[in-house]
Amino acid sequence: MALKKDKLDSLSSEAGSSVSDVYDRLRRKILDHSIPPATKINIQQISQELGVSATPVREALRLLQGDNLLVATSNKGYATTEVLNAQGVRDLFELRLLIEPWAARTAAANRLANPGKNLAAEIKSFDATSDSIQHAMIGHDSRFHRAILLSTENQTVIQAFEQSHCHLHLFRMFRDDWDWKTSINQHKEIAKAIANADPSAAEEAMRVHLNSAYLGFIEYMPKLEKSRALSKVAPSKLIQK
Amino acid sequence: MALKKDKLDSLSSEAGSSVSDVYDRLRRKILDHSIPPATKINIQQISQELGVSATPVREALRLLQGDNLLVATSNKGYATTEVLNAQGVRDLFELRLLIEPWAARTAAANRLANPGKNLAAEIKSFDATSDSIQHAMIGHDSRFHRAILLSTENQTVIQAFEQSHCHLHLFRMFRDDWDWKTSINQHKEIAKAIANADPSAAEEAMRVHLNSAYLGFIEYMPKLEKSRALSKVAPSKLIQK
DNA sequence: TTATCCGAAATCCTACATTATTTACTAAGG
DNA sequence: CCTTAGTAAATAATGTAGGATTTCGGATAA
Repeated sequence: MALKKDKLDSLSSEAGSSVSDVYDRLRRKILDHSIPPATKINIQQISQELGVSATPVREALRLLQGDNLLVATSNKGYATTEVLNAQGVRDLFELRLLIEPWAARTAAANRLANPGKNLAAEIKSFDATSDSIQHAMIGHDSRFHRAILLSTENQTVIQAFEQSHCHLHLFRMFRDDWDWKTSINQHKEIAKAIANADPSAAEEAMRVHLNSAYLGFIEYMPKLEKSRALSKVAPSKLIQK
Repeated sequence: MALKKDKLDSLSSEAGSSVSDVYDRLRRKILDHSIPPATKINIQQISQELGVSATPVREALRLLQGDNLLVATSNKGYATTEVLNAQGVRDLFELRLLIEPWAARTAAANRLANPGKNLAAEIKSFDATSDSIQHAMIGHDSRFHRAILLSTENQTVIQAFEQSHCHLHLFRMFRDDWDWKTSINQHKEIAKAIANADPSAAEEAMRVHLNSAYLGFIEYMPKLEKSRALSKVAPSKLIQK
């Protein structure tokens, strides 16, 4: 079904400790959208839920802060990051355009351990599942792009890119009317070029895919911005139940 | 003298707290090489030095772990990261080649807030100081490359790149016989292209500079590798005073 | 409505207890 | 005699509990 077990690299050197336990749980809940953006984290609530004291929870929160998954404010605690604004989306896609076309090229140039087969399998497994397109698409897109990135085996680039949490942020603004069919077709193009060991075609297909996705995102950003601005301006003025 | 105050963005939203205090201090000490690579961090020693209890120290260490400046091992504590091996240097320069030529191009394309003047000033101020070339060169190189990156104003790319701590790692293997004259000349080339608002020339000059630096580094990597391997293989067999 | 004050709640830090690891010392074996 | 294994003391990391300080929310009064 999935390409990878997606173990969320749980700080392998310290599994079993309270801190890594809390860390793994929270990280997973943030990344799978169980905890919405801009949500305050209550320390003692978590410590009760997981049956540990406050200190290991606080350490886990600091780790997540370092991972750019939480923001801390002095004497106010922690909260999940906010939804990206237009500039943030722009910045993020600029980063993607720097990294991912190169990753696709590198993957295609890798004849020995070419990931083409895996990518095709990932696409096929997605085509099969038809219920809950929304959720399935999110998982598929993450795994597809991640697999290409990982195949480069450049740990430095992988880390630098993943700390942007690109899919987390983008899918926070995912709408139901997203044109996922186009995305899948572009994924097929990319996978084909990689399987054919055609670096230039793979790089170009990825670039086209990212440009297309970016345009799709900014298309409905204005509406998003407007609704956000409303909740920002003088929040004390608003009656919020 | 310097381009920037280099405040080491000290988590502005929580200045003054014990945690951010410890964090800033340690971060600075790591980045300026006061604490060597692969050095164990003693929690209670730090807590005594800074006059705080262990808990805030541990939180600061978790932050540094999230920043990729420390590695944690269960029930063994924290240590600064190790010196890069050949593969690490290769991966790092690959990342630099993805980001920095683009950054130079973007800087050159910026006619309104063109950083060329600042870059020239940075180079000039370096030329003036002649004592302790080694240390001065480290500072200059960091500031020069950082200024170009910051001028892109893409916070996502900036964060992704800076978490690689490229200059920290590279200058950990800096040798006295480094050809800093060539570097300075290349910096002048880059600065000129940016000041002239010539994006293609700036991008190309940066690429040349990085390629040249990479070759310089791998030139003496073999020796480094050898001495490292010696201390790695069966350490218990070695007489270490 | 706006401002001020008080109580509740949450964060942050200290102090201490527990558990794991490292080190030093001793004794047995090659 | 040197090496190795075993054991005990110390050292250090990890987790718990509680108290001080700050923030948040609502009520009262202007």
